[in-house]
Amino acid sequence: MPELPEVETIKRTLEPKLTGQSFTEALIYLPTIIRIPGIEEFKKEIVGQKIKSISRRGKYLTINLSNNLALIFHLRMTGRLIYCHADEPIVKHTHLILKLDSGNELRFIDVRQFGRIWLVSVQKLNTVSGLKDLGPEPFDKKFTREFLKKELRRRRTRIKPLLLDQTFIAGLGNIYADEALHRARIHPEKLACNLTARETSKLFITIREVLEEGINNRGTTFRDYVDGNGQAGSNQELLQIYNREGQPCLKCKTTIVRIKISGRSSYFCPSCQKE
DNA sequence: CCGTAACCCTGCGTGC
DNA sequence: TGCACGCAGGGTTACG
Repeated sequence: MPELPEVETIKRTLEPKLTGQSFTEALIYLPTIIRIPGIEEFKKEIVGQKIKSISRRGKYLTINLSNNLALIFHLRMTGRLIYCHADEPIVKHTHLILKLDSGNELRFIDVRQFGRIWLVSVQKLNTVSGLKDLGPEPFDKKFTREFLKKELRRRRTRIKPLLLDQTFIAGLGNIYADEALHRARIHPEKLACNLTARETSKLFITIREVLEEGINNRGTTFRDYVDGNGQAGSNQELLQIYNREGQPCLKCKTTIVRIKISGRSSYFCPSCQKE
């Protein structure tokens, strides 16, 4: 599941390879993944465009093109963006191939077909669903301890779903939200407004810690995630709580529990994270 | 404002 | 061995 650290890793692996190249052709195998524009316009508009830079906002990856065009990807759960040579065999679930003038290609592969792609002018970024409503970036100056404290105080929702709410804070997904809560010793069902000042301060720190470690370890690979070169990450080896139901907490040996909160799995330690 | 659930989709684990 | 079934999950949308 590509969350902020995974998308950031893809960005960092693709940027040096793609920058300066131009798209020469688009092969679309699954039209539904492209939200804007229609597939014929998509092909027509992208051919000849030069790649200026790559950027990330939350879990959205944007390839900034000449003529103020933005090619935007959201990988959702199983989406992959891979840079490879045109000779590489085309694997199952390859939905889009963008050919480059170097003879290499950028391929979009997605087993579950949840990923989405937009090609829009930068003036129309607000037509990309979700993008304009994103909350602050966890590493942005605007995301401060005071901001978190203020926002949590007025929210009467449970802390776990709030951390997953991309309009609240951008980039956290199920893995890193659970890791941040465990490290801050906060029960995932605790009401946001009931967090103590100490807990809020700790959470502010641990959100950044788990994301930074995820980036340093080049992402978490359970099954599908790989970087822009097709390489798996290693952060899964360092997770303390996620996907460890029935196993002992690494801090206190208590058996880790999994519950459903708003339809999402939440892993936590009943001893370290009391309600 | 908040919670829940359905939806999109395929692979995989389980039970018969 | 094979089939049916349920689950997994990010984000959007609908509804109470």
